[in-house]
Amino acid sequence: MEKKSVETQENILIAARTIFAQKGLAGARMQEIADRAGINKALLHYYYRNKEKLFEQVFDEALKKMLRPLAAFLADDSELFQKIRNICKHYHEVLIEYPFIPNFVINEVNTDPARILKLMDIEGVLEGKKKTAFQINEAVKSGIIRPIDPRELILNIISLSVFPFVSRPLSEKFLYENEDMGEVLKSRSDRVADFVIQSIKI
Amino acid sequence: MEKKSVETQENILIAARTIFAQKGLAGARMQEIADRAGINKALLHYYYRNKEKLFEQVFDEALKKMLRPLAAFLADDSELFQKIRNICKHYHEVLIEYPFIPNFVINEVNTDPARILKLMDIEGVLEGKKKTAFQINEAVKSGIIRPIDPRELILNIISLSVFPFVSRPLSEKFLYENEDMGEVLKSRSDRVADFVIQSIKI
DNA sequence: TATTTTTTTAACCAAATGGTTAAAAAAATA
DNA sequence: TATTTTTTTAACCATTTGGTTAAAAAAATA
Repeated sequence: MEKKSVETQENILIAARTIFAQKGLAGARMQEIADRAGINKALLHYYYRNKEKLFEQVFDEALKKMLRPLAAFLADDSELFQKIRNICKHYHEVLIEYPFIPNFVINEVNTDPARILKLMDIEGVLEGKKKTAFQINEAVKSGIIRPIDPRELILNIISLSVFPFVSRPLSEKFLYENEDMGEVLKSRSDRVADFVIQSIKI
Repeated sequence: MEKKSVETQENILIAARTIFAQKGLAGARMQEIADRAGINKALLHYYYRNKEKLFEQVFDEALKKMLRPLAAFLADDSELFQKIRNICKHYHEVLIEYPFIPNFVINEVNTDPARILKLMDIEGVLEGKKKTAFQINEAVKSGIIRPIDPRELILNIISLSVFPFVSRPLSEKFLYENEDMGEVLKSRSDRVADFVIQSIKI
């Protein structure tokens, strides 16, 4: 008797991810999460004390999946263009698997920005960012790329990688009409990297 | 006796914009909106029947400020690079004045995507999009720009223009540490346009 | 089969919140 | 000043919702 228990807890987490992403912490209803997980409210509370704790677990788990490898990519010693490709690929891979992460972050960042910052610090993202910023400045100095503020370049890469997922419900209909945007996003990573590199290379 | 009345209603709308953007429709509290507007809850309900109606008004007003000129820029006959500059500038100008719009749209799009689509249709954005997509295809054919899917190019422009505002609370601290990101965003429009043009031009 | 764990049922509570109301007070207007 | 509109006060209601509880039932395990 443990197998069923684990399965139920996993069902709860899966349901919670969807509901929290769609409705945010305030908009999510425990009853709705329970329904989606195929259980009742009493059992939901049996496994997770309260909504905040459940949200925290879902949120922290998701964010770490994003941040941990990102820190690694930022900190490693690849050449700049390769690093850009790595980071684009990382964003796309994680967001295809966990498309709810950006909505989480955006909603939470208005509530408690310090918390995410702290996680970024713990996971080494801040450290990695400094290293990459330095690398970009060096590339500018040595004439490999056009002059650009490292922060701006990083922001552009993240914007191009993340925003399509954030805006997907709208973009899918506005831009891609009936087409399946999932396929577009799956193959987008390389095109984003090329777009960025094309823009900065000399 | 009308002057004070108008002023109060405007105070309510200003307060509502901030609160709705920060907390979304579900997370916003009428009491909090009343407090921020410097009035009490009874008066708030005296002017706006209920939360949904208030939200609708704030939301539709804001969205039209975004969509109406966008449709015009998309539909006009400027040469492609100039059009890209116009659109970047438009996004940045509106978002500097109404930075809450993207959060509105993102939250609402999960609730009722059809509604925004309808507004886009009414305001002529869909029509303008088609025209611009055609123009991009022509520019590719005549060798003015590298091959790119028009939808992808449009998505990239929007991503680069909008995402920094969406992610501002985080980016401000993660990337720009203590610096004022407001200044960065104010001057970003031209840099985004250059970034895009540099990437596609031959 | 006996035991333990998981799940359901169902009723219940407290707090938060959207919304109402009526009367008084304050402010603007004529 | 008389009248009308705006605003406050303050009490109140209904609903939603997060959360609890206790007992029974079902399922897994030993």
